[in-house]
Amino acid sequence: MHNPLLKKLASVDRLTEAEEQAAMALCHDVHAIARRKDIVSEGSSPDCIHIILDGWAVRYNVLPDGSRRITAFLLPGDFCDIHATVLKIMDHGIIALTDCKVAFVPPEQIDRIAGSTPSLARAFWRSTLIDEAILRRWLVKGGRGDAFEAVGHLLGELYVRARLVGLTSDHSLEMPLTQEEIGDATGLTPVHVNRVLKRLREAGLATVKGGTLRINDINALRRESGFDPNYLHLSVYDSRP
Amino acid sequence: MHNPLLKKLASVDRLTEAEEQAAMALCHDVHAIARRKDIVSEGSSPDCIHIILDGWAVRYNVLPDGSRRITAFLLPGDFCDIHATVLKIMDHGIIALTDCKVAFVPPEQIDRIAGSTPSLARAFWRSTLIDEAILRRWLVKGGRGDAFEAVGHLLGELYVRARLVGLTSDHSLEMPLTQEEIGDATGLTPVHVNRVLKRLREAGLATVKGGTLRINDINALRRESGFDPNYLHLSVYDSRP
DNA sequence: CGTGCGATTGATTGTCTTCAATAATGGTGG
DNA sequence: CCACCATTATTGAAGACAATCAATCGCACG
Repeated sequence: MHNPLLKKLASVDRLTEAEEQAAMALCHDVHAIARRKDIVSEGSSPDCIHIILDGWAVRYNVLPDGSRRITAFLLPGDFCDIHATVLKIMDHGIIALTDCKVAFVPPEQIDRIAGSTPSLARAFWRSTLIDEAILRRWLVKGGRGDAFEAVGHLLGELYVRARLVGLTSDHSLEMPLTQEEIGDATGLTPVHVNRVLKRLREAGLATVKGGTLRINDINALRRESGFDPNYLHLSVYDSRP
Repeated sequence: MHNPLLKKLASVDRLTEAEEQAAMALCHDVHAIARRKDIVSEGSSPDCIHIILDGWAVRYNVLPDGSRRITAFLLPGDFCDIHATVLKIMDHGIIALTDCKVAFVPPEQIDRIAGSTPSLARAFWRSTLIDEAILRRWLVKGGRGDAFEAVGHLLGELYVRARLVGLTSDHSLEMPLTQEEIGDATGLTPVHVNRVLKRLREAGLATVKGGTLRINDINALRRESGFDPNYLHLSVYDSRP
């Protein structure tokens, strides 16, 4: 099972063979999206649902002053815009951080699943609710709390989420984020992100170096940055590689 | 039509008579909840979906240091926990800010609607997606942006949302929030909220006094605090009373 | 071998917090 | 009806954290 969508869904709910087949069938129309290309643009009305199969992307808004706010990181297995069928106009954009492979799924196909494979539909529903829980958690951690916790928490979350889809090995993860992007997600300036990363490194919690995140001590990270992965509603969040 | 759930849904989607009947039927088992009582507690697995029919409530998390973070305001017509059927355990609590009337709806009844009245189900779906959009907007505005905008934006949002369910009159709204609660929602200290409210008052944008919010100049508020109600995905956001 | 982006560090400024004290407000019981 | 209490609002002063401005370094790429 090397399909990240299946891995993601398996982490969220138990699926039957038939459901796995149905999920797999969503990934037929795969497009390559180049780094820094919008997958979905703000203000558009996408005619397809998009699923990341490879690479990293973000949900973002551009503020009036030109700065950018990242509201979600999208990893392989994640839906970009399953809501677009109901809410026609995108109130945010989605952009590829790296070269990506993205499945384009006609909304009718999702509707059909809702009718024919209700428990798969429930897994989709579950996964969007978890996205919402993540959003709430960002609000809780980010909101004026200190930068050290915000960044530590973000790294912990990304590590756990990446592990679900098999992107980690030996306590580390290929993480193609610049400090500016981490800043856009945490509401910090790149300069300050740099200082915080230095502190995290010196505290022996996590090391970001050369596009690789290494979690030196996940338990310490949980303790020091108040990172408790419960909100991800997963059954598996032990400290496996 | 004095049922706030209907007003809310009508603002979100157009409903037929039959759908209105079905929605109305959800509001049979109504309970009174006293101010400061939990409607749903963190960590619990509610066996009913809850809909606010009267009064104000909030979604909140308690942080390790004892402080509280509000992640949503719930007004009449709002679902508290429609997700609870899928995500068993509540990762946050919901508490009544005022004495409330709350409808308790068995999840089966929601499921039945999903089957029998799909377009009503779609209205529910729409409404939860709007909640998610609000969450994203809070993240965007709150994240380290200045306090003046955060508070101004919050007041604007609450005013527009309250207007949808007929809670406003003459540019004002009965808003039973303490400055501490506004602070818990914006990530500010009550002391600073006080100073910001003073600035908003002096700038002639909004006045909070004796449990009443008065929007003196909604257009100025939009301009000065970057409040653009587009993210609420409503067709009606002109400046009616 | 320059060019450009990202990372790193320093110095200064500004906003918000914290601590502290006082004033208004609202509800309660005598 | 008033005194009393708890809660909320308001203001001041000092300190902390992150932003901003600015400069340098490192590295990949053409």
